[in-house]
Amino acid sequence: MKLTEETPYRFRVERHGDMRVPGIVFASRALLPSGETEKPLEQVANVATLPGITGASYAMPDMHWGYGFPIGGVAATDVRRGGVVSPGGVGFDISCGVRLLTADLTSGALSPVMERLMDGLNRAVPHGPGRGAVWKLSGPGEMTAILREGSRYAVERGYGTDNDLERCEDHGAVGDAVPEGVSERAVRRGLGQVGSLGSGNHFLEVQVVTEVHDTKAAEAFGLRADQVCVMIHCGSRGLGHQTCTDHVRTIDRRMSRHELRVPDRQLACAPVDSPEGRAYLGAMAAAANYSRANRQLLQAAASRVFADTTGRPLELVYDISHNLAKLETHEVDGERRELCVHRKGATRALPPGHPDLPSGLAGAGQPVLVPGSMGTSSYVLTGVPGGAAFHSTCHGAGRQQSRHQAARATRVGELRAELRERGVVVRGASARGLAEEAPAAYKDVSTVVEAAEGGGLCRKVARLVPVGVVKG
DNA sequence: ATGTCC
Repeated sequence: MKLTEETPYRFRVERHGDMRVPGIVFASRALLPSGETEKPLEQVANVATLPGITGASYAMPDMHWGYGFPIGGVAATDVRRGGVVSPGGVGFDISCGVRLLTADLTSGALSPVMERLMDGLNRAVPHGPGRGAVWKLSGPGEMTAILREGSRYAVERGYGTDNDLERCEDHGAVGDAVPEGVSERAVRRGLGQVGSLGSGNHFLEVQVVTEVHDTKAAEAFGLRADQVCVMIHCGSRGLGHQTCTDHVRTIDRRMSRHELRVPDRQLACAPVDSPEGRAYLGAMAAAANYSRANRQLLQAAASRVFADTTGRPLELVYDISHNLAKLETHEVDGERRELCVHRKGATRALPPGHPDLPSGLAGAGQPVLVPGSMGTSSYVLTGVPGGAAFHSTCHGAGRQQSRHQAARATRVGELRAELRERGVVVRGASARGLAEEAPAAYKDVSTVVEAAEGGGLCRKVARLVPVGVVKG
């Protein structure tokens, strides 16, 4: 793979084969995939062959191998020029994302009640694979409301306030959702999981702000040094997974009818303006809304525990997803164009003054929430004017070991002791889950964030470190 | 990520 260094944080994959545009990788030399691990770069090149792709096939510094697209991949296709949508460009966990909350507390006030707080969160926040949820649904009718209205429906039912919706991407619900596009089987899988964390790298963490890099933006976000926060990272559970599976299958079957050929079958796609393309986007929006409702319900559950234990409820900073395709208008070559922007393991990062920001955030930009690996640290970033990759940045630390490798390499007892020594109270984690999520399995999130900032994708606002974690 | 294979 021929890579050209454009800047210390920006590399170009030169066009070759059927690539329609170059690949642009935002990373440092140290973070670049190499040797055996060049597979994610091949995926960047594969994505560059998609019909209608505009600008470049982008990769964020936390990139690693994924289904079809790399995780950390961003690709925009031009809807009016035959642009396609590919479920592999969103991933199986549709609208997986992060919600950040603040408590009006400093770390010192937390320590005396810490164990009790974590016990409360462990009981109130369903976690782990399979069932267990905040809501027991009355039936499929109520599911339709969730799929259409997302966080708005949860708020309507008393699990939050209108102010919360101001601080949610898309005001709490993706428009044009088509609940009928979510199969019966997907609904069945989702019925018992509304308001649950799941497993893998999903978590709820109690965190403390240890560094403020941008005082003004932090203030606008409601963050200050030594502030207690809660970060929730979860997605659309079995419902989103099944929705992706269903639509990959139908789109794959129709590929030849649209005379579409891709270098990897996992890049199955359909023109945005086709029955299959629109059907996927409608179902994806519905699954995204399930994920939004999920995080709204977990906020309510956690807030209640905080209010009971500390006397302080939680307030929403922002909710943003990092697995989604969105129809957005961007200026390309001096022209306004309608693009289908795929962000898979990549986060939207709107700059200050962007019209889609709520008034309270207009001056600061959109909060970008970047969870680090378990027990290390997380970042709050914001968008910058002229941000590349259609206003996108990284989404996390990025795996460097497979789950299998990590499970084999980790001594769970030592890891637990290490976390305890660092002052992190752990609840609910299975031994296997803990091993797979060991910090050694991930890149250093600080290095990733440095590269994203160096590449001109975003700006640092604050760094948060965990003091408590609930995991599946 | 995921009832880690319908």
